[in-house]
Amino acid sequence: MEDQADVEMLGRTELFRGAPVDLLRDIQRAAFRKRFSAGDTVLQQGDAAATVYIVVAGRLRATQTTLDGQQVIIRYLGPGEVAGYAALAGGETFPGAVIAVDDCHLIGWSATAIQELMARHAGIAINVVKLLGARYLDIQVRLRELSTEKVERRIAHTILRLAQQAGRRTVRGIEIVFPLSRQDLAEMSGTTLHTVSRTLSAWEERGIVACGRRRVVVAKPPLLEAIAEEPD
Amino acid sequence: MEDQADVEMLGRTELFRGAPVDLLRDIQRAAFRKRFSAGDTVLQQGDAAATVYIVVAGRLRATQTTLDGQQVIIRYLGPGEVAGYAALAGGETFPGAVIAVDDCHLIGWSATAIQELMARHAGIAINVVKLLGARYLDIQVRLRELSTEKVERRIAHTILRLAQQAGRRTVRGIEIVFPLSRQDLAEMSGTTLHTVSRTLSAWEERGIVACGRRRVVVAKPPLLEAIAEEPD
DNA sequence: CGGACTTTTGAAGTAATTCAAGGGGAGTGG
DNA sequence: CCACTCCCCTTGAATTACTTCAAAAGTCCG
Repeated sequence: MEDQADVEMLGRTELFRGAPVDLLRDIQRAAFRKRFSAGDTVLQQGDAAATVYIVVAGRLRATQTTLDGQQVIIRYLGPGEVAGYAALAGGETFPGAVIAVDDCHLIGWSATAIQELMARHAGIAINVVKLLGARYLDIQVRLRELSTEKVERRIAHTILRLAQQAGRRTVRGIEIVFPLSRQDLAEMSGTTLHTVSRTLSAWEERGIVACGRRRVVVAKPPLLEAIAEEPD
Repeated sequence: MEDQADVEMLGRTELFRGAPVDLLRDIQRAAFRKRFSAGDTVLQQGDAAATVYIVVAGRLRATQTTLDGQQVIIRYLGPGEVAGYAALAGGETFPGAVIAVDDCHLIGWSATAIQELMARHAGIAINVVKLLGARYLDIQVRLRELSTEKVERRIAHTILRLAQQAGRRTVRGIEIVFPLSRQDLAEMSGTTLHTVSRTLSAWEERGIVACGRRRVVVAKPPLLEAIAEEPD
């Protein structure tokens, strides 16, 4: 019966949405479960792209690191989302790493299993197309922001995006549900932790956000949106 | 017989690679041809995502423009490449514009026709997955460069990438085959035309590149690569 | 040959990084 | 339970890479 719950969960993911139940059962049987603790590496940059995961619970961070150790956060992944696109798209190796931010529970498949699945069921391949299309859209927007906006606006956009995809309504405002350091925000916004810290302090003074150690709460979303949209 | 040539051409594109000949013929029959002159808008940002094109000849530029008129160049598209991903991925509207840089010859399909094709032939859907995966990889790398590198390196990377995908070997070096202004390079590198101009002038002095009005030739690729890789 | 566009170059200004130092919380181990 | 240590965060001051402002010189095209 836990399997039954799994099947239902799979049917709601972006990857397997719309698949008939008996197919979902086959998919579920071909999968393996895996748990990771906060800080563990789920996929290593440069490793052979041999596995695809779906997040069941917890939060992952997809990063890319340069030769000289500088890191960029590509995105955070929450429940229902897919880690390891390279394995879907037939890439040789993973272009970035995926790290567990929380304790995580994942379900995984081999790249070959998923690719066979796509070849046999166009519907699943189309789900992958949609999912990649959505990611591409996202990242295109971030590229534009990074190119054209000043730091404060970029940080505002970054936080608003995170609040959107991983925000919980509380009495104090919208809280981002996973631990998020100034350094993390810097690596998403293309700046330094110092600038993020200064910016958040200024916002805190204006009551727009409330922050703690690796915690961010957006107290006044409209004001933050205003900052995100105001011209440079 | 022109149709026959078309069918062969289609079989070599990233979108229809591997499709059987009779399917290619059907695809070809469902297509329409269209020509654009340099400067024409092929797809308008915000319009309904109702068309997909393949470039037969010429060069396109995919851009994204902000409310306040600032523009970013997402990528250039050459023969065999696909314009209008949004229509493939089931997006509502085009997130950016596509402009003809040259005089262009395109082949197009309606979004519904292509989506039906993907649903009926998993192989084509998988081609789309690969193509989007490759784009995603590309843009991820650019995001990282934009976040972590200084302007000179970014410009170097931009030019090297263009030389790679649209370079022609000549006695003077690798020439980028389409007209490319300082402004264009700025919009790809996340800087201003002034900085690009200064940087190219400096490189020209060292014999690394040779430039003209909307022309760029990489005279010494190894030196440019060295600049692209040197730490900040 | 006029006019529009592209490019160059200098000078001034500034946003953000880098450098530097210290403070504070959370967890660990005695 | 307290002290110790490791992170994480903050804040000032100095520096700089890049933009912005401004003006002029080329270059192409009709």
